[in-house]
Amino acid sequence: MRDKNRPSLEDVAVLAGVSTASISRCINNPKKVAEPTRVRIQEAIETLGYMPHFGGRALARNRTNTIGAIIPTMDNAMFASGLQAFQETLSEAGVTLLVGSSNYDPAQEFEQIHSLLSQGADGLLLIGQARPKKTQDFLAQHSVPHVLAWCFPKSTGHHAVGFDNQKSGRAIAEHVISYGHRKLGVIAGLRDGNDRAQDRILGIQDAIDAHPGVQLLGLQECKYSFEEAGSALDDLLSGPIHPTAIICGSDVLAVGAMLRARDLRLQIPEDISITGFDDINLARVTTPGLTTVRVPQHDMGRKAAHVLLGLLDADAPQPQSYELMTTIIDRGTLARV
Amino acid sequence: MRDKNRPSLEDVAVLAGVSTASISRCINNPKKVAEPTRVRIQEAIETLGYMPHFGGRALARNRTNTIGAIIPTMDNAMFASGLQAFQETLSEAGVTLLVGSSNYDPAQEFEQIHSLLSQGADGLLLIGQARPKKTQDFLAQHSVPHVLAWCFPKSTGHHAVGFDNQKSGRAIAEHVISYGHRKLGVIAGLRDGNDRAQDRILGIQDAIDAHPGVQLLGLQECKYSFEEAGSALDDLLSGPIHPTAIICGSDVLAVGAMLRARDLRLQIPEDISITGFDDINLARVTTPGLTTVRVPQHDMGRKAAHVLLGLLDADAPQPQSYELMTTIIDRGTLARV
DNA sequence: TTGTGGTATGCAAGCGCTTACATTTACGCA
DNA sequence: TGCGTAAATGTAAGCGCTTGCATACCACAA
Repeated sequence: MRDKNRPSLEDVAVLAGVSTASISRCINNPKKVAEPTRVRIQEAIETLGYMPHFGGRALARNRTNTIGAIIPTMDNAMFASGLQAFQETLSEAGVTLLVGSSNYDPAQEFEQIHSLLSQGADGLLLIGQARPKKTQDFLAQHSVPHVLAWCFPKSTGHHAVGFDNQKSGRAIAEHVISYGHRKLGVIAGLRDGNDRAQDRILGIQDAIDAHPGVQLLGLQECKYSFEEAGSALDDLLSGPIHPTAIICGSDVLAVGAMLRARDLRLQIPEDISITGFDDINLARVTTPGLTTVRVPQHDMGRKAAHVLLGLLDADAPQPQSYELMTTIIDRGTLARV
Repeated sequence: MRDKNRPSLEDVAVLAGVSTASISRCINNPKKVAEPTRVRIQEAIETLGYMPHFGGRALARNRTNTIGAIIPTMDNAMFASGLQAFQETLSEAGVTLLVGSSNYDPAQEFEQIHSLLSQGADGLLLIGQARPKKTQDFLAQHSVPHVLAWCFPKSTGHHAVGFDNQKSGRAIAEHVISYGHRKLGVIAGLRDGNDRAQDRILGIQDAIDAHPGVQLLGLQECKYSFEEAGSALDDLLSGPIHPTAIICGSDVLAVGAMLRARDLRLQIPEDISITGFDDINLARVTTPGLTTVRVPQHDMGRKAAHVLLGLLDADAPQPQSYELMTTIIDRGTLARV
């Protein structure tokens, strides 16, 4: 059973001629060890190539120094870059990141939560606020420290670092309307199990309701892929009246729609306006550049890490939630009518 | 010390009226437990909301069921999507992913290796083949099971799942030359500590050397950002003779160059041809679409996971390395001259 | 009845580390 | 010289789980 090659504290202790307790102290709290012994211990550690055994440590401390993040997918640059910032910040604090992905499926998310927790994650980063009761209960029952990102729930009881999707959805819609558009189309992500998509739509609806004369000609939900967004555009254009602007629930959808529009020989924004949401790299690259909503992804990742770390550090000032602001980036896909 | 709320095996054992051993067996090897007891145990587990303690388990088994991946950055869709596939595959096998990022810095990579290993990673996914002796030695000394991705080293001694960067670099250069280009420029990633960037350049050089009359007018190295690539393009265009084609070491660089070219009112590909490398989403979105080298990112991630899992499974057939093939995707940024 | 072999369960010894507490040592001061 | 105090170190008891081995039980055959 015992890995023959792996030196243990015991081995180091023998080599250095001290007790295992001193070694442990030397590693975790060097000040408590006298200078000369510390040096001796250091040498012993080096020559043996000793590395603390994770299991032993986790067992004794009841802490793993590990934090889990469960995101829909890293295939979307949106989440990948938030995660990158999150990871960097954790790393600076000596905490390791565990990653799980849910593929936008609440059931998979639950599984991953379970999985990461049983891998000893001390805390969790979760995306969005809406989740099945089962999941909520589970988190509560095990009193899992966690923070929500990519959202900013009105209700309390959760720590969150994110933005108000509904407000932002409304903002971009108002923006489009302010450009004179009256006939709108919407391409959104699948609402089911995705509160961000849902809230953005609600926000868009709010804006439309607030402006008599503005009408929603069609609302398509689809997966976050170029192809599906393209088909969604086809559907929106299949009616008798064409929308003059398509508000999309994410940049990926918007770009998919743009690609399709180009195939259809529609000029953007002359023939049709399109807006995105997220402001990932893609949005800078299209011709014309995509008018979209900037979400401070890096900032969100970094702050979320700080809040989570604070949550785990008993004697840190209890961290709050942060609401981050989104801004509209005007590039070239929104025309005045 | 003992977390009062967390039920232990002991607690479950008492409730179910059996020994801890049976519970353990029931969890890890249900067949070894009689039906009625199993049911009783299951109920006890449910009512207590029991979850095995990770530390205890890791200690007893000397195994964490955890695999670490250290990539340069998730900010590049290239790595993010490979990682996504990697994670999904691990997850199917019940293994959890630990993530570290090196930011293309060998020193940071070493740190992360150390860190993930001391977090108990059973194995490691690493990007590329070249690393400092210190790192190599460390991996050897601790006999860390690991696989290399995004490369395919000629030398044996490592498991690898990837492709030959030099060969692929040569291929795209040959392709450009076959289109009639004789005056080339190159924008590459920083070679230092990045063997992929290095090898791609070597390949390009190979192609140039093989074709008398073809000349390399300039080679710029820069970070993988739009801005830096833009400046690199400026530099390449500052000489007396302009290259007719710019071969870029990644799609991000290529897109950066395209963006800059557009600012300079250069038509692509009429005034200048540009090629990329990786085939990430960006490449599909530019106008015209980017001619690039497709790297099978998902496939690579998936296969790497399989190899690594095989490496850890004592009685699995010893896995080999896989060389994956890259293909050139012709879109619209390469003109015939 | 006894013996045999198989199956289900319990017992208890670790796995490697941390840490409360006990012990030793060194030193200053009356 | 002896005593008190603080700093350095050692002792040993867990932390929660797995697993080799021992035990108990049962069905069946001789």
